[in-house]
Amino acid sequence: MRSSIVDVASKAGVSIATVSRVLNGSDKVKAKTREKVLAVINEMKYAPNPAARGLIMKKTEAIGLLLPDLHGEFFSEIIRGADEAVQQQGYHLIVSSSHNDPNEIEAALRFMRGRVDAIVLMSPQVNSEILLENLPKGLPIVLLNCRTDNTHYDTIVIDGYGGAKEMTNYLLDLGHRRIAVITGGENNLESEERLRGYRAAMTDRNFTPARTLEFTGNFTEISGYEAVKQILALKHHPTAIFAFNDSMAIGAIKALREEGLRIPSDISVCGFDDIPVGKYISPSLTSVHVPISDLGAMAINRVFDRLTKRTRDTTAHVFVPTKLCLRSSCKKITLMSNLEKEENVA
Amino acid sequence: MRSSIVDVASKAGVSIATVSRVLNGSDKVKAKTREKVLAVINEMKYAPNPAARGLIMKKTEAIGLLLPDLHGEFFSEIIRGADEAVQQQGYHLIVSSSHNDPNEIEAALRFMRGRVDAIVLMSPQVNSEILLENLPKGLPIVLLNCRTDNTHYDTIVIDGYGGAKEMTNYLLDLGHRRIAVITGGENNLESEERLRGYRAAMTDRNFTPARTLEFTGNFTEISGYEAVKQILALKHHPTAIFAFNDSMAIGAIKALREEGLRIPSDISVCGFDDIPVGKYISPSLTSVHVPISDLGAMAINRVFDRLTKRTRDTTAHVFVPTKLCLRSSCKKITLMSNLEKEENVA
DNA sequence: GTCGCAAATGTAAACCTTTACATTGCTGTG
DNA sequence: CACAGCAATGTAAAGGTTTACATTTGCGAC
Repeated sequence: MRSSIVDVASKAGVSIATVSRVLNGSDKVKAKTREKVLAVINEMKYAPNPAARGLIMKKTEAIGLLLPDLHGEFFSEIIRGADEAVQQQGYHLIVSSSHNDPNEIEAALRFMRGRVDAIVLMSPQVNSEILLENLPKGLPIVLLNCRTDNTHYDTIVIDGYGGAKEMTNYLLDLGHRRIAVITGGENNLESEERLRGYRAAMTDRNFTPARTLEFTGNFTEISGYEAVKQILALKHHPTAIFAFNDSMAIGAIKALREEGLRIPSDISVCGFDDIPVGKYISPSLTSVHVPISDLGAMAINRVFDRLTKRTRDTTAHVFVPTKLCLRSSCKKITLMSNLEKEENVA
Repeated sequence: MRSSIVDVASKAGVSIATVSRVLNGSDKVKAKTREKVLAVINEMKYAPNPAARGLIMKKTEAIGLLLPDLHGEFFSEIIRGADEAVQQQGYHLIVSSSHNDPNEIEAALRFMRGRVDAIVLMSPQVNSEILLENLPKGLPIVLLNCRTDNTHYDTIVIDGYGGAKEMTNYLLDLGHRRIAVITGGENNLESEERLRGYRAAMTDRNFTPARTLEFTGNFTEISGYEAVKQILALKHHPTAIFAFNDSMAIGAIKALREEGLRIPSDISVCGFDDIPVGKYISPSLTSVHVPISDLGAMAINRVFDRLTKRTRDTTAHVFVPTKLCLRSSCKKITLMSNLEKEENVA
């Protein structure tokens, strides 16, 4: 049996109210009384029961973080950024992964309801109706990269469109014309935005983005690896592969190497997200930089804004810019292969 | 105001006991009553208050996972393995990082007390007295790679000694004699064990492990990077660097490249842990394989063992074997440099 | 010495569930 | 028809806090 506040009270010869007061920033308790109570608390190693406290206070000091997946450094960085921000406020993190499954999302959300003071939800793949339906009411919620038609919740969205467009333009500037992309799958907001950016860049420069050069992945290394196997089955290889995240780019590089292709001399590869390890792989990975851990921290801090200044009812919609991060996995291609390319596209 | 069980009861025209019974696997409730209650519950989107439930049931359906850090793929894999295992049981994870700071550990532990049904704690750096003192009593606890003199808790420990010894022997077999190590810092169990293994392998083969070849890191990439800067300041460079985890090995490789050294032709590098990305960096990283995500899952499953079969009072102490994972970052060195080396050591 | 007032402390209700025990209502048997 | 017995449901206590309100204490002023 854990000791309760009554045990402390009786042992200290005071009432439970006094103990409670000592515990909570203490209203006005005589210094001597406080000392005595504190001594007993330490002696008994008493700690208030969070369930009882939560029951009456309606406050848990925990924030829920629901991510689509836990594979790879992207999510690990999100968690790290969020944990740091949360710890700064003496709060804690309840982490869950949904595998993009509406049922799991619902289960996690139900679990969190009443256990957390707010929720940060990242779910690029589930459509907004399902989401909105399951979102607990009366709880601050920050949507991270969610498909969000309505403006009822705070949102943080990465500029996938702009980032992908910029990257595509960079590749075009290097002379690439046959640029294959590896997407993150259907109905995935992040993937769709990046695809939109890629296509827009192509179209803006009067190239027709070929559907045959768009390959479907799912943001995992293995899917990048497998996409390359398909890409290499093409009669005319692309000169560049733009994977819609770094994990797939890393998988792609492995597959390309296995086929004896050198990067970037034989083929250029680039990714998206700029996960920390991208600097260390060889060749170092050209990518679209996203401030990943900041994203986690931003979401948490937004949550705290809500939690403290409750007056502020206006939802905030943050659009996070990206920036090209040029390293050594992409190369300017020769005029000859360039021409060969134009020919293919035409 | 969230609706409570009373609202449901009155709306359904039954007592709260009946609602509760319907909610919890239902004892014996007439089918018709159950239906009606269920209908109301759905209509009102009622969900029981976890705090109230936790208060009376003393059960939270959450497991605490306290890690020393959240940087890098090692911990991300631990979390992933743990989350998968936990989700299989309908439980959830409360994750926290301690930064190896006793105060933060204490705070996290205090926070978890009453909020979780069990705790998985990884803390290779904090000594056992402090730990033992702060560990909540009456809660199943699994210690992961903790310095653990006593046998009162379940423990899971990686065979750092054996793994490091094996790796060192491998390097010796390749002809290396001047082998520098980058450790994980003082008082870190993992680091100490690996250092012990390294030294033992050297001594067993009648080489004296030189203290001047032991460099102190802290398991982060940057510390591996910085250690190499020191290593290269040595008059006689080592022919191999054994970093005590992969992150430091990755940092070391970056530093070596910056100094114009080729790996493995100029110098061999190896790590420990075999994090997933090791396969993808170049050269692919020779490492000591640790089943990282399994470790997380094992810990959680051990916790559930405890939670279900309470009878079983014997603590389990699992020793996780490692296995050498040879890739391409280490190379056999020539007889000449080999001889040159022996000379240096002598 | 008494009174008043403020400071310090105590009492009890409220938070929302689960569940042991009490009660109701019904079925079937003698 | 009465009643035993059981199934279904209801009542109320318990769990550990916080806090509004009530009470006590102590002190200064008259």
